[in-house]
Amino acid sequence: MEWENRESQENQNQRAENGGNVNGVMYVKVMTDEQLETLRKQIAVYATICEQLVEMHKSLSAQQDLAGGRLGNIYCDPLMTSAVHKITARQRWTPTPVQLQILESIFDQGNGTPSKQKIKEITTELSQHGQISETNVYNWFQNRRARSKRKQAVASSNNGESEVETEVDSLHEKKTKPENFSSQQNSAPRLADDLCFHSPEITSELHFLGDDHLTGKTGMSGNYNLYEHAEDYSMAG
Amino acid sequence: MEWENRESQENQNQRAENGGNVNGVMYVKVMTDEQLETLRKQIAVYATICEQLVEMHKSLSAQQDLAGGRLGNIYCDPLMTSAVHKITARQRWTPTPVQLQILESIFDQGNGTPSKQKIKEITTELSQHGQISETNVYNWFQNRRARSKRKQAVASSNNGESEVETEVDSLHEKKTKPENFSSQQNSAPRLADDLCFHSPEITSELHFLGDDHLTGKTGMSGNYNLYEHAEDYSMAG
DNA sequence: AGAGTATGAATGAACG
DNA sequence: CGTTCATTCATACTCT
Repeated sequence: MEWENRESQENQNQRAENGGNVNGVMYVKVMTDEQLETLRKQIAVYATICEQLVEMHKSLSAQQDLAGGRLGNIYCDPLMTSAVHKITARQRWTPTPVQLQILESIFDQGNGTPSKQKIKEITTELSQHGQISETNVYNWFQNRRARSKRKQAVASSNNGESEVETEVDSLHEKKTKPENFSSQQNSAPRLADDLCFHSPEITSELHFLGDDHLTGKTGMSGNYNLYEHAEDYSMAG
Repeated sequence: MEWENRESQENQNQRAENGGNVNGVMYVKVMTDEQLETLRKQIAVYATICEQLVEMHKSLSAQQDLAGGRLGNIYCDPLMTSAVHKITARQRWTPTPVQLQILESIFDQGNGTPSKQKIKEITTELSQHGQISETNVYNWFQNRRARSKRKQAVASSNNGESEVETEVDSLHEKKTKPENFSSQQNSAPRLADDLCFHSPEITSELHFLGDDHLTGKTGMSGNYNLYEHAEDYSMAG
């Protein structure tokens, strides 16, 4: 199976229980790209976690060996080796040499950020040389600009100094924003932030892992539907 | 599973790097029931495996404890360094899966940009699931709105390049084109109510499994520290 | 074939 | 608010 190559058609997700029949046109159950994407991510998460778990288990097993006991190694389960990669792999646009050529030249003309109209034109033109979308063009210019800027900054601010600080801060000296705003940004307590703030959600994460949404035992999902009512988040979930 | 029967709002489909027009024939990729089933199974497999691994690990931990030979936190030290590096580099808030879930839910209720008061409430609520500030919440809503809007705008404008309309397209409305500026969507398909994770959050997931190196060091769950190396990939430049 | 790099894409934050 | 910038993530590509 290869839904890796997602096409975008507009497919409104309508209930297609028994195969929909609309306007005399039969349609099948489809998933929107977005849905596919979500699924893909979910699987990717599982894949990663499994990988990590396996690693961990291996290490533990090793230790366990020393201790004497040992449990089976289920991680060899062939199930894991299925074509998950195909699903989890997302493909991305790659400009053809010709397209790149054109893009570069446009970029070199110095006409900074192309307007949307411009983007359209460019896209149109480039599509003669391969698949491309406006988004691609837009992103390309964004990235191009950002990176050339960055490169410059790096080049100029390369005064020998302690690395760790410089690489991020000196690059864009103006970036430093004081967190004196009405609300606290999390930049200040970075350290503590990163270290501690997981705890509250560990439980939720565990649900994700342990619950049976996927195995379909309870089929009861939508725990968060609690939030459906706009007014009372106070329920402190 | 339940993503099959979801009467969702209309969610136009975006996200298509390489349009679906080939030789003047628009083709769509749909998921058949068979594919859906396959996917479901795969996820279930992962879920099961994860579950087993976790269980196994628990057992191992227990045994290890009994064996008295807690191998300590040797793996803590090297990690700390990378962790620190990562921490110092972090400047921007990243919603945890739970937070995202909640935010999406609220956003889906369609009550526009929340008022100041509302923001406060939401922030309070979300802060139970991780570090967050009102500014973060505010920005999130702004971005969410802006991006879902832009997406629509782009969708309704199309260049005259690929002119092929398809049955599927005309079935609904002809307003989306194989191109997009944003991949986010406001009308969540709610395909996976409690399983919506984004790639960036994978790290969080992993942390959830093993991040006591940050909090407890020698904590009772020191075994999970094996996950440490998961941080390695976050040292991008 | 695995490590390292270039770069497309996603997204939080800021600007006008 | 809409647009743009900056940063980060994930993947394609390349080099050893």
